[in-house]
Amino acid sequence: MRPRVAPSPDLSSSLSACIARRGLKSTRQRQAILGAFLASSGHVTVVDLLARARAADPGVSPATVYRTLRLLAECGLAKPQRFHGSPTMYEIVAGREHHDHLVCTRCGRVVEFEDARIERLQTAVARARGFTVTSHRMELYGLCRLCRPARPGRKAGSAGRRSRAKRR
Amino acid sequence: MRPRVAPSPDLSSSLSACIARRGLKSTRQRQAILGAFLASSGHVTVVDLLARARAADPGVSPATVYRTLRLLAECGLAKPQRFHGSPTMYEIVAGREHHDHLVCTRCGRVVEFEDARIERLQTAVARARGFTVTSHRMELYGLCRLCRPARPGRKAGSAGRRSRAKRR
DNA sequence: CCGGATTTTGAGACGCACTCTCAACTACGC
DNA sequence: GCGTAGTTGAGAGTGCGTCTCAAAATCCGG
Repeated sequence: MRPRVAPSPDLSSSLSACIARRGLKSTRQRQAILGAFLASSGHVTVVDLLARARAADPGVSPATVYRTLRLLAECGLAKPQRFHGSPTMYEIVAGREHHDHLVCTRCGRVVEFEDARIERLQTAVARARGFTVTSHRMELYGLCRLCRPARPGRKAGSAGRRSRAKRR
Repeated sequence: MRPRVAPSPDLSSSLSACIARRGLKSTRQRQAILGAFLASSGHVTVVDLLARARAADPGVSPATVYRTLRLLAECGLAKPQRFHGSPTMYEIVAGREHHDHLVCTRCGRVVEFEDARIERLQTAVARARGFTVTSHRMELYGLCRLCRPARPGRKAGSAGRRSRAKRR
């Protein structure tokens, strides 16, 4: 529907804009956290992000990461995702379309997908039940290509088994 | 696919069976909690269930409700559902088919649905991405018939606005 | 019906993820 | 530079759930 906007290089200005609009201030910590967030693969936990932000600025506290992430969410730059059995992950939102997730239950890999047919069916099903849908969540859990136990003595590609939720 | 089995009146025997099989014991508290659970509408929180169980047996502690719910889940009688923004709800599983949920963001009502077309598409989409799906979760959030703000001066049916997550 | 091994229970400590409180600090307009 | 208002870090607090442990209940053989 909407034209796909490429993940632009100046998302930080979106934050600046949002910060300015709300009379907030730009700080060292917020810069570090935003930088770390945007440099991530798209799905980070608070713990991940704290480590990354501290690489840029050692004086960043967990509380500030939580606060900044909430701020990013309010500015429409980040979106919290609570996947089954792992702490909340935040994904980069700006300029990206709605999508759902495939989650590998073994290595923790997250793959995004979007399927208009499913969305249409969801709306139709809801309407048939008298509901007006405002949002939804859909997560498919299973094994990704590399983790699938095809051969007993698996040697799943070059990457091997990745430690879950730690990939970058 | 499978013939739909009506919520049978002897689910408690399933628990007894599971308890016996595992060398566990049948206690007053477990009876009370199971009874309260089966008498529920199908989606209860721990708090709800504790209150209901205490009606039958005042000496039931929260810890035991948690433990028994876990036991029920292991026996395949209950299934935890974590909906957005509310504590974990447990639903009755035995003899019921897989389904997904419609959740009213206003009154907390939960409606179940099942749609084979969506399921098929999910599998197909996953396969196209190299995933073998083992489970999924899909929740559609929105307003139910009674909560939909059709007319500004809503008088949404006979029930009016229900307190969330308290309906039975 | 009893005794005793074993499970279960309740109460509270604990764990985790996250938010709040508050004094010290910092950004930013003037 | 100055002052004010927003921000920070540390730690306390909260919500939800699990764990610990001593006391209690179950249930088995006899």
